[in-house]
Amino acid sequence: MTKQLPSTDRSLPIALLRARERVMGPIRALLSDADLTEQQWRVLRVVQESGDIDPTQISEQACLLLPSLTRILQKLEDKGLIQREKDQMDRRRQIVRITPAGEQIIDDNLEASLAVIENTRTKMGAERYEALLDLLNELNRKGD
Amino acid sequence: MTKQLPSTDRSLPIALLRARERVMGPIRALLSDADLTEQQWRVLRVVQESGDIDPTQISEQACLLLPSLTRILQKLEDKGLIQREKDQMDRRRQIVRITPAGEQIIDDNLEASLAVIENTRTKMGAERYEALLDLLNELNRKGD
DNA sequence: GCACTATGCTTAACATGTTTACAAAAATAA
DNA sequence: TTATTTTTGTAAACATGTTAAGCATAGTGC
Repeated sequence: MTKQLPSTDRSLPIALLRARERVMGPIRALLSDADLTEQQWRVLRVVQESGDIDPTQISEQACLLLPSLTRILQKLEDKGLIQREKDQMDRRRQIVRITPAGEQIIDDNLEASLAVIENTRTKMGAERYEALLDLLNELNRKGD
Repeated sequence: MTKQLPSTDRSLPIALLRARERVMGPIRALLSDADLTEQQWRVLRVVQESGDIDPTQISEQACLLLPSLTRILQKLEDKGLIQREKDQMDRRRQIVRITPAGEQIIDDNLEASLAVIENTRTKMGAERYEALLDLLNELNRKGD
């Protein structure tokens, strides 16, 4: 061998990118049958789990910036998967709700989606998987 | 408290997204002074470290799909930070090289960029940081 | 009430992510 | 050699990421 590879395997940014692709790739494949993107799916799940919720809270839980979320909510509304209405108390705010069609999409895809994650967990081993989650959460808490 | 939050802190996809933002946010801030995006910086560093290299290899090391890389290379070339030439042996391939101006950008920003990572490492503790990298690399190796 | 600031969300502009299609060159099979 | 397949990179189309600006409503101090 004539040349040493750059140590991309010790780069945290690169490792995070690869991990994201490894985890989400199979889920993206599943969702493409339902004509949903990974982000649309994330938003739909947050709305389903949280019931009535406003965009600011969705953006925090789904880890999306508001400009992205604005577009995604418009598309989900166009598809009839969510509803939006103005908050009568504070007319700047919106209240987002899932529709029956949205619930149906969740029903149709949740199990397979969870299976993908569970598969990852099994392959890594539950203990290592939990340790990874703990370390990531620790990193994410630093310097609140 | 009236309602239980969805357990986004036990979601691996969300944890990976938050970690990426936590790690790259400060680096993005640094690079904006140099009018470089985080991806352009990643590509520039790979080219600098690997010397003559072709786009396919860059895409693997920088964790970018080729269509994204095509646009990034065009912009870096427009900025005069890299050069490209056709490979005479295999005329499908290109050879990418960093320019003196590109080297200068690296010189001007590498130290601060490494300091950001080192800061993260220190805050987490070296052992936990290495453990995190190991677990991510293990995840990324599963099912080659 | 009025000016000022803060909040919630949208729009715009540009860069990247992702998929599909495509073009050119190279490798392979026949 | 010719036809077929594979490899390398680009183009196009649509979705999201990111930053900055804008707009309407709320809150605050006076």
